[in-house]
Amino acid sequence: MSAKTPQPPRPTDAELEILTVLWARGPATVREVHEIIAQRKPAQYTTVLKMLQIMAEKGLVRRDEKERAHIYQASRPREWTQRQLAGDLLQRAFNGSAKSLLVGALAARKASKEELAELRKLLEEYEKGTQ
Amino acid sequence: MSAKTPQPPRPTDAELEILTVLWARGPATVREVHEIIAQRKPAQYTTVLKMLQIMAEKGLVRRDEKERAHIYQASRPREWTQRQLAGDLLQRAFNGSAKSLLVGALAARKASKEELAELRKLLEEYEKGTQ
DNA sequence: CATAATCTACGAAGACTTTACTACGAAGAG
DNA sequence: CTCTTCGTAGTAAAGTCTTCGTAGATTATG
Repeated sequence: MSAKTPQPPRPTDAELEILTVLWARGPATVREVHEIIAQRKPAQYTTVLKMLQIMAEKGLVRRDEKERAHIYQASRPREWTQRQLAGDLLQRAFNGSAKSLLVGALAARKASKEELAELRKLLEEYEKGTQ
Repeated sequence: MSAKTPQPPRPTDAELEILTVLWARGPATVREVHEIIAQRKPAQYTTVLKMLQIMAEKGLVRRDEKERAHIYQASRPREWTQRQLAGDLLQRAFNGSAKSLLVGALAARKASKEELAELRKLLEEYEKGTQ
């Protein structure tokens, strides 16, 4: 009965940038998204509009057309998409090894003591949850 | 003095697939790469050839033309590229948070008890190394 | 009301990705 | 030596990604 949204595809670079804005801001108009994007890089209003239209077609965002200025929101929560991306890279580049992925991440960006503590705690929690 | 190879770009999906073969096999001819790729999916010989030519232009692989059948090898070790990819995703999708990345990876593919132990061990080693 | 501002839709250019066909030279087999 | 096999190079088609210009409708403003 419930017509589930089909699995949206892996977002591209530009799409991910826009999703990031939507996750941070919540539902937003093209104008709002554009204002934030434009702070970081030159981009025309219609470019953002077009991206959002395409993303709506792909199912990456949903849009509410009740108002004249349509309101867009990410169709999946940040965590869901992050899981997809992590799983995808894990399989494509790390042969499924979470350890290798973590090695890569730590090598790419040195972690602080606090972050390491967080990571350890995360593993603890996770073990509790699965056993 | 040393004319360093410029930083090669992030490999695409198809490129990563070929790099994976080269990392596993070491230097190889087009034919050897093709034989392995063709086991997993239908692909013409010249397709693999073309990919390798393009990858050589981009600096992702180096080629030795001394023999008639050129020999290709990854220009960067697997770990180096993994670090790039992990760092790239970390920044693009996880706002630099290694913790979030690990959460995503663990959610995407449940880790076994053994793997969790490995991860913990990795963090220990890493802390020793940095303090 | 007339004009300006705001919005969506459409179209399309240019770059990149992936795939495969064709051409042609070099090496190997009978 | 002739014919087949193996190899590279070049060309290009089809698809995707990213960007932006133009058009036309709707709303706000003087």
